[in-house]
Amino acid sequence: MSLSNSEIADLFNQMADLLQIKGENPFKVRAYRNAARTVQNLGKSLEDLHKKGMDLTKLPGIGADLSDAIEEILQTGKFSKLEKLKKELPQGLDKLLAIEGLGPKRIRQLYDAFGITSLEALAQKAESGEIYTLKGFGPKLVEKILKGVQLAKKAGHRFRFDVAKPFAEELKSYLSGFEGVMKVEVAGSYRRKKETVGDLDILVVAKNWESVTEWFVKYEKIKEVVSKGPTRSTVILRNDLQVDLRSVAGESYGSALHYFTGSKAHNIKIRKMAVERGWKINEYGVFDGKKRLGGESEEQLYSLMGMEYIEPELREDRGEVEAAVEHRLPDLVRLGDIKGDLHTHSKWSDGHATIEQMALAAKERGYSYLAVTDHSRHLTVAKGLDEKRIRKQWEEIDALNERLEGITVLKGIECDILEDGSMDLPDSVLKKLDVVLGAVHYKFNLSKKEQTRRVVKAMQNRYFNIFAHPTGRIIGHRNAYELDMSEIFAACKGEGVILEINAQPERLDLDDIYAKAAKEEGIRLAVSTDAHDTMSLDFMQYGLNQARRGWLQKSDLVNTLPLSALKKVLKK
DNA sequence: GCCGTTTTCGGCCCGACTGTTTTCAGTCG
Repeated sequence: MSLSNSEIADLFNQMADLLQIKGENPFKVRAYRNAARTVQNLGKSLEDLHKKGMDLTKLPGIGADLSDAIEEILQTGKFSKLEKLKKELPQGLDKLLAIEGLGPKRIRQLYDAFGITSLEALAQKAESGEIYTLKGFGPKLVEKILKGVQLAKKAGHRFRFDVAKPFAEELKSYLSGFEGVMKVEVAGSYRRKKETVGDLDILVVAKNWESVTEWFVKYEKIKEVVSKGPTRSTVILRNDLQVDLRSVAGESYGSALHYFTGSKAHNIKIRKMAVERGWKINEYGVFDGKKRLGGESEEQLYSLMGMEYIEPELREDRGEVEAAVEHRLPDLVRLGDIKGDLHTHSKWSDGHATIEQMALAAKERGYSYLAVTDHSRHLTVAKGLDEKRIRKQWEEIDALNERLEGITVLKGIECDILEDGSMDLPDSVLKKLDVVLGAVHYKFNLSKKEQTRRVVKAMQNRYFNIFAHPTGRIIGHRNAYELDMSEIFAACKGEGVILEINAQPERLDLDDIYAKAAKEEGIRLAVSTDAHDTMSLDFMQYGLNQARRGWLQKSDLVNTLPLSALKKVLKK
């Protein structure tokens, strides 16, 4: 039985949901959630670790019981404790947990009184008014529940980072332009640069909070003002993105920013450390009893805790706290470190700009090289290049390189990996290229074994340089195809293959977790935009967000190298 | 259910808000 880390994490989360509804010890619930997070963030297949005989209790939040549970799940594909609980409790209750305003207690109440186990039944009892007979259910709560049911029926309410970004930027400048506003920052997962964000949390330091609130709720893209209070206001934008505005005193700005930036797991870890010293950290500051030790800035907060400043992208409790204490945090890669883009398209295939336009746009961005990597022949819908056309393209590139100054165009290809693992163009062509990307563009539904064998075989081609958009997922639309990532990593190491972080905001794969794992294996990566026009070269920043979340430094990426060094890496 | 140079048992981050109640439970971030 083969289960991925995500599937195992999912079982633990289901367990936590049901335990919660059952009214079990909340710390037990938390233990399952913590374990789920550990598994999800592992970056290495739990199955592999187990096969190699690793003691799973060494993993944070996994003790004897959960280690046994993992073993059972890996061997049988089943988690008996969960199965048992599922029999005890009716199906469907966990769906109700997703509704805002409904927690375990109220769900239990609804079930005991009316036997409610579904969104439909819930809506019906709410609309008929019967629900008011329950203690604690008043008109406001019922209205909230009905709204929640509507929302729960719509799928997926997280927003891609690039979708949220213009709203975040616009709101920030809208607010900072208002009189009396001293500081504005968008915190939350947006500040941590997660690939998707649930809502926007905006912090404001202002002399005149009340008039700032009034100004905020007048922002033109607001659909609904949910609440307006003395320290917090919540609105929903027309695209259903929720925005919270919170007022903070200047002296608490750092601790508030830290608190609202999260992640929750990171915060808990820091607060625990404070408790161990007999201190307390909350959103107002750092305290020793009643004595205030600080809180004006995040730098000060971390310094009080005896550690280095931790960049928001790292705050996921994936080892950054320990690293900060031991002064071994990575010096994260920055846009200024990037010397070129290794995955771009031109009009020769499905791009919208000429090679020259792309090259000049790359030069404008301060790059010294740009690889043109149009599609290969198999991808006919994208006018993929065959041998004849690619040779013609080389003539154009040679001529351009004669003419252009300050930028070098590299000859590349985004070559299809065919179903049998062979490359879409012959070696006689591949060997003349500066950069060969390999990519999977069809037959996404092969079994894990077949898909892995296909890619590994392609990587064994001696001209294969970079594995492009390695997992093929499209955020919110398409899952990753099945690949055994530890085998892929092993092949990369063996064959000197570079892994791409594709900077298209709906791709962003490798993701942060695998990027970190690849780095730890000593595999090199490239952040590339896959740009199909000149403007999309600016997607680089999205890719770098993901790279930074994956702990990558300048030295982990190949497209931070000067051209001569890069060429050496690419010639295997 | 996890975890431990204060503990193998007794803790487990911390506070605000909402709606309901009449002093606070439940939920949320």
